[in-house]
Amino acid sequence: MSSEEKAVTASRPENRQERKERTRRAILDAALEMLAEESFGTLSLRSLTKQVGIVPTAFYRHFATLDELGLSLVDESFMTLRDLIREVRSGEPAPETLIDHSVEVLVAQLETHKAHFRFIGRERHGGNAVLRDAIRHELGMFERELATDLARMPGLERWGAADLHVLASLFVDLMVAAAGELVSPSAEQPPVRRQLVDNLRNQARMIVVGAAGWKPLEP
Amino acid sequence: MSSEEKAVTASRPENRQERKERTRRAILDAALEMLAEESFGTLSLRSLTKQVGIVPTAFYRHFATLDELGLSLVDESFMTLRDLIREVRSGEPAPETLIDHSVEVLVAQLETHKAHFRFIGRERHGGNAVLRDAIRHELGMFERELATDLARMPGLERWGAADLHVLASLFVDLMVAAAGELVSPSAEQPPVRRQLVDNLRNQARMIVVGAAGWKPLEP
DNA sequence: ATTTTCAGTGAACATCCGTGCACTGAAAGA
DNA sequence: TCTTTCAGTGCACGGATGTTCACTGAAAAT
Repeated sequence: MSSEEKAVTASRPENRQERKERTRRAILDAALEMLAEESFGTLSLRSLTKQVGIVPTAFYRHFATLDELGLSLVDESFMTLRDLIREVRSGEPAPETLIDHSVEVLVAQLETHKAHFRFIGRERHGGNAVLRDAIRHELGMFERELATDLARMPGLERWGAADLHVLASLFVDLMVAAAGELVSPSAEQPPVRRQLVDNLRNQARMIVVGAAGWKPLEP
Repeated sequence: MSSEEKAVTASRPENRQERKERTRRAILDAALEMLAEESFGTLSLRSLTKQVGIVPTAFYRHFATLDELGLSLVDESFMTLRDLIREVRSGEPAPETLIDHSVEVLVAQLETHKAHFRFIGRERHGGNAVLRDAIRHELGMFERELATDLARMPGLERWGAADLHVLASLFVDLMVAAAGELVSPSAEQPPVRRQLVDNLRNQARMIVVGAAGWKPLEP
């Protein structure tokens, strides 16, 4: 009984930087877990490191400040968000099944990375200005990427930047709002969950109908 | 130089319950002010009462717990939200100017009661479960009220409950998202602000176009 | 074989926190 | 006039917080 490693397979020696990376991941995961029930502002360094299983001061070997940890969480949260549209894009752009497919992928990704979406939704308007600004910036970029994607779609080729911005921001707002709902504990119950997803699908459809009947703004 | 009352006019004696009510308001106002820069979870009773100008323990003469203070803030925040639709309703329901008028009223109300909207937006997905649930409940009621309002509008008389829910939730999501943006410090600059308001107006218009072309779901 | 690096340790610190308790003094009630 | 009520006071406590500093011991470099 030499040690209590988590790996079941006879664990190989493990590098020094490998071990460091493992602790760093443990910190990020512990933070994501704790942030399900509190906000970043109330997260204390002591309780976090206790959860990880290290001493408080060891935290500083991986992050200079708590804010830096938060920014890392923003980064990886938006990576899973980009995975989302990449997966939507990789499927066929069949115009009629696109909405249903997108909603399906969103719900799946949201289930797999619930903590990331909850973090974004919670800190987007939260008490920490650094995280707020970082999330606002990332969401802005995300919206612009979505706008360029939309520009390629049939029927939208002649739309101006302003029109594309209107539509993209509608979709982003919708996605953020839906994520916020689906992440809450009340959405654990399948009937409630189904109702929320159905509503999301219909909301997206109504927006699409609006886009189809939209009369572009500028010349 | 008897005392330092805030009233410029020779202040009348002031009742006992009047004085209590005044302190209560001072607590609520101090909280709203501090919550512009932190979240409810990080608000400490000591710093709050220091800002008010009373001793920490005096707080308990007005609220049993901090959560109770938060619930009072939820209550009065949603009162200003109800004032909003009441004012929109009180105007004429002229179908063509309705959107512009609504946006205008929203922006005005948002400017007058910025702290209330910020509070709702910040704590809606915040770390405090009691406030989250209270806000979710109030927003649900608000959405249902909006749905019954919409049911009376020309073109929507034959819509089912599900369709009305879709449209109402779209408007609520849009309003919440816009409020969150307009309340942020970057929206202080007039050009940014104008851009946000313009986009909001266009988003609302696109949704209306979608509603106009919507084909009701059930029989 | 020896030295250097460095993730993690453990004690100590000053500061802030919520809350219990006995109190004061003026307004309200008798 | 005398008594009761009660918003606000002042102190004291036990506990949690972030950060400092010198340290240990194994891995990496020499």
